[in-house]
Amino acid sequence: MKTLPVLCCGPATDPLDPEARETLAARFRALSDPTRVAIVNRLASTEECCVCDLNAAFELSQPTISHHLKVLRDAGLVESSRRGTWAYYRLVPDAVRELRHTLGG
Amino acid sequence: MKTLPVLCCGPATDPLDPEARETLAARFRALSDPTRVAIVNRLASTEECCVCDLNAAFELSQPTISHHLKVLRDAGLVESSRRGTWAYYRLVPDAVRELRHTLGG
DNA sequence: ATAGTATATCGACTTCCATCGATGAAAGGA
DNA sequence: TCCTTTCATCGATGGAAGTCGATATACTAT
Repeated sequence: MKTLPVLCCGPATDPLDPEARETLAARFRALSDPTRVAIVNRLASTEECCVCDLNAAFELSQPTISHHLKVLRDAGLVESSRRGTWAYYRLVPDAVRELRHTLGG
Repeated sequence: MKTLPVLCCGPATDPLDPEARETLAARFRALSDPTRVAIVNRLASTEECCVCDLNAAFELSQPTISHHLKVLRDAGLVESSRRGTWAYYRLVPDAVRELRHTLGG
């Protein structure tokens, strides 16, 4: 006599649809680098920040910082605006909140 | 007459030390893959889950699922224990909470 | 012992990513 | 106009990561 096809785990309520998985993973990937974590941390404490300051704050080349900012921009975690010669970056609060919620907020 | 060496940004309070940057980035990197996001989401809703169920839930080979579980284990986000033939995985609440806190919880 | 099932590890391949120097684009000052 | 400063993009390179088949390990059952 066969036993039932056992469910070894719980019922697995409301799974994430494939699109949500991709979006969330892309945002977490944007945070998967120490420099980008530090940039986001800095933006979280300062409301707004110009690129020239970030260039000075990290011992990396200017193109590398620019690259990291583009990754964060493409992920929707930060946004930028130019005022004169300078570019200012700030967090996108809704995007950060969504990540926090995914982690059980 | 020279202007002051302008601080274009805020005071940048309490920056993250290099070690914290690395740890946080490593944990976010563990979440930077759609499959691993889905695994964590599943574990969040089911308390405990055996590998055989995860193998069935995703259209990936068994070694690939095992690889993803190792990545999550190495990052400290999940832990496992064997009971008989099966291995059971569950979240590590403290690790998840730390990530949430980093995002402004 | 032998066979079968459940996970983990290994080796190889391909794709992706962090980094930098060189260059481009836009704005301001002399 | 020409030069300088600020930032973005391009091209190249070395290294990391996702995937799978093959194999190893551990446990159960007969």
